Amino acid sequence: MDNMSKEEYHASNLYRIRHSAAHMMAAAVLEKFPEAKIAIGPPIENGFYYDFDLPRTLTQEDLEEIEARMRELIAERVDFEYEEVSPDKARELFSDQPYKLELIDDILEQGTDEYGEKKDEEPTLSIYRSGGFIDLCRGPHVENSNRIRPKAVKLLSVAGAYWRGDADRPMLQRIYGTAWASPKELREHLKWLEEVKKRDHRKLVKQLDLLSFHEEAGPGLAYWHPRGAMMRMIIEDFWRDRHMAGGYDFVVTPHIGKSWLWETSGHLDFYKESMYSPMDVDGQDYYLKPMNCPFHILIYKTSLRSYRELPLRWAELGTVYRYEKSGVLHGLMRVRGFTQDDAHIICTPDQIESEILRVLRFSLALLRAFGFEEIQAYLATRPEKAVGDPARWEQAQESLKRAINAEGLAYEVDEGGGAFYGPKIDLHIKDALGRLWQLTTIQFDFNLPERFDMTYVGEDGLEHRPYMVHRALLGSIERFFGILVEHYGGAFPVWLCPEQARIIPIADRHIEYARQVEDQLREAGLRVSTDSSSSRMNAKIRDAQLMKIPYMLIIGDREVEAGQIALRMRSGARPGAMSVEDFVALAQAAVKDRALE
RNA sequence: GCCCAUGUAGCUCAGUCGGUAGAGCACUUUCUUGGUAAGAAAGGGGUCAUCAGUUCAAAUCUGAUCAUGGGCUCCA
Repeated sequence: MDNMSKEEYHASNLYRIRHSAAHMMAAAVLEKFPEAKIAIGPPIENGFYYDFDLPRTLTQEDLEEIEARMRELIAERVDFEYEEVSPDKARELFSDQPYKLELIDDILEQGTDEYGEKKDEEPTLSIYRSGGFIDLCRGPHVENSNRIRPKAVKLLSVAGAYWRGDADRPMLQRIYGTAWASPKELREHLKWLEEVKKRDHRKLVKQLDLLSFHEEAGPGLAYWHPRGAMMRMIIEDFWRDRHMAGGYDFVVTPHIGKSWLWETSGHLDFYKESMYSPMDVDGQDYYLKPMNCPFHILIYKTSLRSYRELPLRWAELGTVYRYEKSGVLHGLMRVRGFTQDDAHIICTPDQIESEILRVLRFSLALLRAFGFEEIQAYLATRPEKAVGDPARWEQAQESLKRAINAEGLAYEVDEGGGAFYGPKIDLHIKDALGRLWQLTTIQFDFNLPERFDMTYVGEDGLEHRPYMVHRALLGSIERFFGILVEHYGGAFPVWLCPEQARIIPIADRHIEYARQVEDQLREAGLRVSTDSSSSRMNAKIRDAQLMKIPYMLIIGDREVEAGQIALRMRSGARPGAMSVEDFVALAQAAVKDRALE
């Protein structure tokens, strides 16, 4: 919707409107609940929120009341007045607001701002007054509430949020709202939210009979129905073909491993809370794998490796299990069992640069094949606490940077944002609704080669430590699938559709010919079915439309007579009568081009 | 894990004040054999998420558990 950068947004008028709307909302809440304690209320992407400690839980009716009052307050055209205050004055003003007092102390002592972010300048305390409402705030705000259009503001939801994001601190009530420059933009935003809801993969996978979850069998574990499994197979087959062409070899590894493996890898030290509890087998602890890397390393270590056989590129669609906390599970996006499109690249220091460029290019081509054109890169560099030779970190980061530049990708650097074991590039794609999703991660690992003592014999006859790069391009197949569903709203490109064409005989006497056509299409490699139910043609078309099947082939007396089919597209377009051969050519072209229809 | 909300037929949902359940779609059968998004009728289908409790009586009230949703935290 808006393509502003973060900096542009923070400097924008819209940012001020939202920030000021948050204040107006807090004023309305305080009016309704004079004993309320207010926390913080910043602008966020597409809106704002404010956190409150309230005597009771808010209801939907409360929200409507607060929204109505908030609009009235905005209409009163109050000035937003900035004032710098002394610590004593500030403490006096907020004497009955414990959260504000804590913020004041933090700002003074730690030089952080009211959101806990570090600031370099001398700490100053500032307040904003708007009508009777005073808030500790650095701003900026609109100069007068007449800059906010009451009809361009809407409160959306209430949710729990920890004070200062700390799970050990009190749980506050957060009211989310959205505010725009004009009522028209608000309406557009609400329409966008509707569209997001309509494309929700949790709803669509049910409607399209792709997969299910089962309460009785455990949350966060997906069951792929025939249609979903067909799509998944197509995705995986395509992935394998590409990898084969891209210079990868494949490995297949077990799902469980003894504790030795996870002690050596360090997972039991650093990652245990995300692993499923061990199972006892003959007195030994076995763990379900949360990652594939240690298994690949064991394969590496089955022989003495020479620099002449590097680089090794080993790929596996490896199914892993991670214990995700119950509250974070979310459809296919966050599950407890998923398949990573994993690979490990093991190479020498002088191969690293070309390998990184190679994998980056490879990933971009793969993502584009699925219809994701807008891609943004994020480079995360060495954090303070890190393992591995700093010179290697430097080389790794440089090679990542050069690869991004070579591909002409837009990128942001997250200084110190890398994992302790290595720097990485993440690729985020933008979906049809403009939302960003992280898919690819290309990650150096300076930790595991040490822990498992991986070596290769160099030209000099001595043992060297190889570089290891861990990469997942689609990330998790489950999550990627969910993103595809939302990106296409369930109307997948023909090459991915589980059912590409449905043959619709108008009357029973057309079924025999329909079956002949079906055979012909199957022979041509198309996924097709015949609707031989007793429904009327209109109902059959409707069923096919609801299943978002790209081609409907209507067969009646005319078609049987002429040996043709009448084509209807899921878009509603009706190319009409054509020969079976022409339709096959058309459909095969769409598959080949990975076209939408 | 935490806060809040929700859980009724395969799906989408209704169910008032506590008196042991209803619709539409889907399914089965019959009739209908049709020209681009729902032809008609009849029938079958529910331990009201689970387990306790209160009550003469619980889908309805209470508690616990499980799951889902909105968020928060987490995601080496």
